Amino acid sequence: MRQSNASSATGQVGSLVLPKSVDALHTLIAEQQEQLSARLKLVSVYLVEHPQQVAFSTLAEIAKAAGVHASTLVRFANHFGFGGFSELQKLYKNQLLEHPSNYRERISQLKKASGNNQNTTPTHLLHEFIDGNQLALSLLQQQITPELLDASVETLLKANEVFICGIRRVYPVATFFNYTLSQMDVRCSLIDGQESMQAEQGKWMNRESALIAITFNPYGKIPRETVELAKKQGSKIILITDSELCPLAPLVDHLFIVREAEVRAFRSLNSTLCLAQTLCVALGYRKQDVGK
Amino acid sequence: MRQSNASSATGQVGSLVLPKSVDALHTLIAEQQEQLSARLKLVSVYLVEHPQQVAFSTLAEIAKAAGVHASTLVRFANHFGFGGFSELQKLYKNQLLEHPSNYRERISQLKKASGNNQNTTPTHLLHEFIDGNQLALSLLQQQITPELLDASVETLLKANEVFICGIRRVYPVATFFNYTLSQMDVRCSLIDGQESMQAEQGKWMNRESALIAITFNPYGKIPRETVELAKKQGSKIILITDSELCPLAPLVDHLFIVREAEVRAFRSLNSTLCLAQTLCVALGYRKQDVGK
DNA sequence: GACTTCATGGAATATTTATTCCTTTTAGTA
DNA sequence: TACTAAAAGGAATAAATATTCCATGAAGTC
Repeated sequence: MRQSNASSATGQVGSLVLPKSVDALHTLIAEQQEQLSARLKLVSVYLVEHPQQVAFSTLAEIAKAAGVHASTLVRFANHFGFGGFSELQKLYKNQLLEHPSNYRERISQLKKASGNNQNTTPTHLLHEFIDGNQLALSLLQQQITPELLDASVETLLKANEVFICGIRRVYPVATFFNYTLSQMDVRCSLIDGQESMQAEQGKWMNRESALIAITFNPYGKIPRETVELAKKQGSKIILITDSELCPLAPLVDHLFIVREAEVRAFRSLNSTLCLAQTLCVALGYRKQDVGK
Repeated sequence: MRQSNASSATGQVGSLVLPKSVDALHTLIAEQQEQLSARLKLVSVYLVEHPQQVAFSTLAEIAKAAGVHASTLVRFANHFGFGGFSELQKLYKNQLLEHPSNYRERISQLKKASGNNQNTTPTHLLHEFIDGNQLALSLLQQQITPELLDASVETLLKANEVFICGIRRVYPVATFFNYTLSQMDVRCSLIDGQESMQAEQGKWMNRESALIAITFNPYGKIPRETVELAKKQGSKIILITDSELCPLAPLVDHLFIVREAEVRAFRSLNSTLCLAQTLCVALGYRKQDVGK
């Protein structure tokens, strides 16, 4: 380091204050993103996405990984007011020192703090939801059988149109299916029972089509009527629900039971969404196979 | 590194095979612990207890931290068969690269692992998605700060109306917010840009209201215009996005960066949804507090 | 199309960092 | 206490690494 003054002769001065934390730096980078040159942009993307590597790699290594020349890194650092790249790198190293990898510790601290909890801080809730959702996902892994998945995907593959019924609490799942299937070139339509139009919306269900119905306790009227209609019209039915006791269960061709995390009486949608994603992507791959 | 042969002239040869992982090294260290000299013992303790630091500090820094002279470190490395300390240090660096505490890295590894994988059975996909989502959730845990959460919840609490903007891929998240906030007795409305009505839909945003915008790369026009409108009209803005580099980031009051799992180029929504859930439920609790 | 300006990569140079060698210190033994 | 052997620290030196400077090339302007 020959000189470590900001606003050096190089001209470009990123800012008047030099960031003293990785977060601050990233914010600054984000702000200036547009004004950066192509290579400098590459650098910024690399820094933001690989902070860990930045912390303990050498200039040359980082340069190579980011796809730029070593001097570009130095210029980048200068641009943001650092005397050299090493100075910038120090930020990343410090972050690792302060924010240690033992985040296990953080969890157990949190758990301790929550023992018998009136603890409803947002952070605490976040951690509870995360824990709950992770657990629910593990459960999903155990409970969904390959046969059921395969068969459902085949049904969707054969259908010339897919109807999706999910309202209220599970409406996000329905919209997820709708968007993702559309992206996969699957003709699909949403039955949301708006203005009690479920019968009209489901009118075109038939032996060639499939219905994906999602309904959780308390099971509502719209999905029930839709499933019954589908049954009557000979459409294949895939039901995603939360219990074998769902009254619609006997009617359907493929039955998914998903146990969602429930934290403080709020049930999540994570596992259902994960299942939905799997069905869509698996269908996408199958379509490719068949297309060939 | 002038010579990198094990069992150099220095005399002491720790072992015949030179350890190729940190774990192997630590085992070896533990075995030989008793036979080490005072200073070398200091070194061993430091290495075992601060593997992270060892990975990215310089010889001199480590020496100082461990309370020994630099050359002692080199001797230590030699003792265990390394040509120099750098060689030993490489083990620690590699460990960080392979086993990163950084979930981002693990996620991209997962991506890589499945990249050329032809195994696209639904079950296999399900497991990939579950793994990816679990990792992403852990990352969420690490990256969302309490301050940000608290501040966002306060903003929502103060707002007399909450607008929600999320379309296409993140539309399920928007509908989730919409439903859940409604359940919490929060007045809210969805800006979905249907028929290019975003300006009309956002017309009533003002200083008393808050906007929750969700947009992921590629950042679309509707969220951008909505955020800009909100800014102009003085509404508070909470942005949920996937990178600091999102061009809207500088405009907003609260910025959430969520790294979603990406499996076979399909990005998930799990973490975003989990965050959404947290915000809603935390807000619910806060409203209760205030109500009292 | 010529000119200017800025960005880029290469190579020389400065700086930092690691390693070796040698001297001093320490501990053990007669 | 004197001697020996091993260990530790210091300083010189070698190696690696970062930084600067400059030539080249690209983009924009008149």
